[in-house]
Amino acid sequence: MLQNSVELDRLDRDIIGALVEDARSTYAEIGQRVGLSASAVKRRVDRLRETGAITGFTARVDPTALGWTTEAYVELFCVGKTSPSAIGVAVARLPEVISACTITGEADALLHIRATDVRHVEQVIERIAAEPFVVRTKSSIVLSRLIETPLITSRNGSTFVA
Amino acid sequence: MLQNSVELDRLDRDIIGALVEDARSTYAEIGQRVGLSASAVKRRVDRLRETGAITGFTARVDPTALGWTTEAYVELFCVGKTSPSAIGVAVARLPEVISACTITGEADALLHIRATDVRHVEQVIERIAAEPFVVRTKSSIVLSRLIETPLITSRNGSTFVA
DNA sequence: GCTGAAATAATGATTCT
DNA sequence: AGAATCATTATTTCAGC
Repeated sequence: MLQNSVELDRLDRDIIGALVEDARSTYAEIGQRVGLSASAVKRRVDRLRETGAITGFTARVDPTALGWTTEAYVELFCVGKTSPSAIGVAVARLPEVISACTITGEADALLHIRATDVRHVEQVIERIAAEPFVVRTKSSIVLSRLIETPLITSRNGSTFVA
Repeated sequence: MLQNSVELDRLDRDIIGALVEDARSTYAEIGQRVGLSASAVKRRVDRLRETGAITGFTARVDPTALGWTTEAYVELFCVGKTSPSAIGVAVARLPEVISACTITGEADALLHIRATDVRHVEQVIERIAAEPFVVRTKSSIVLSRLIETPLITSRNGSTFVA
C-alpha cells in the first residue's frame, strides 16, 4: 500500500500543497497554480493516492462548534512488558482518543484526547486508568491552543511540503 | 467568523461525518447517504462553512512519504510571566511545529514537531531552546504511532461526530 | 427549507504530440 | 509524460411547493 521508495518531484509536492490547502480545488485550478494541464494533474493525483503519499481527503472541522470544547494530553505509565499494540487496541476503543503513540522518556505512551468538558476528560482518564496494564497516568489539560495544522503545515498562504 | 450558538441537527452532523471521511464526495453521494437532495446538501455545507463548523477541506498526507519520518513532543518550561501569545509567535516561525498549546501541570506548553530525522528534531529543539523566554525543554521522541485521526474521529467505517 | 430541472462547469477516457 | 478533444457526470442556480 505504502511505498516509500517513490520519488516525489517539485510538481508532486506543489500539487500536494494545493490539496492540503483546499482538498476541493478542481484539477484545473491546481494545474494553473503548478503549471500543468488539468488531466496531467489528475494523473499525478491518482498516482499519489495509489502510492500512498495522499491517503485521503477530509473536512477540517472546528471541534468547538460540535461541542468538543476541552482537550487534554495524557501520559501513560504501563507495567513492565506492555506491547505498543496492546495499548493501541485499548485506546482505539475510546473515540475521545484522537491521537496515541509510544514515546521515549519516563512515560510509555502519550494520548491526545478531545472531550466535551473537564468532567468528560476525567471520565475518559478513569476508563484508561482502569486498563490492567496501566500503572498510572499523568494528565495536562490544554489551556489555549496556539497552533493546529494538518499533518503537513500550511501557513500564511503558502504550504510547506518539503 | 465562528459562531458557537449555531445549532447543528442530526443531518448537519451526518453531512460533516461524510465530509470528514471523504472531503471529495459529491453532494449527490452525501445526499444519498443522509437522505437529502444534492442541492439541499450543498446549502447546508455552505452554511456550515459560513458559521465556521467546517473550516476547510484538506488532503490527508502520509508524512513518511514526504520524508517526515520522525515526530517528537517537546514540553516547554518558560520564565515567570511568558504570555501564551509570545510562545505562539515564536513557535509559529518553525514549520516543524505542527501543533502547540499551553497546558496545565509543570510545563507551560507542549509542542508536537515533525522532522526528517532525529538530527533534525535536535536542531528544532535547539532553535526553540534559544528563545529568551524558554528556561528548559523536555522532549520525547515518538517510537510508534498507534492512532492518528482527523480532529473528529473516523474509525472502522463509521464517523463519530457527536 | 426541500425538490427537481436546466444551465454551467468539471471530470475521465482516449488519442495525439 | 503532457495536451487536446469530447462524452459523461457533477455543481450551481432557480422556479415551484
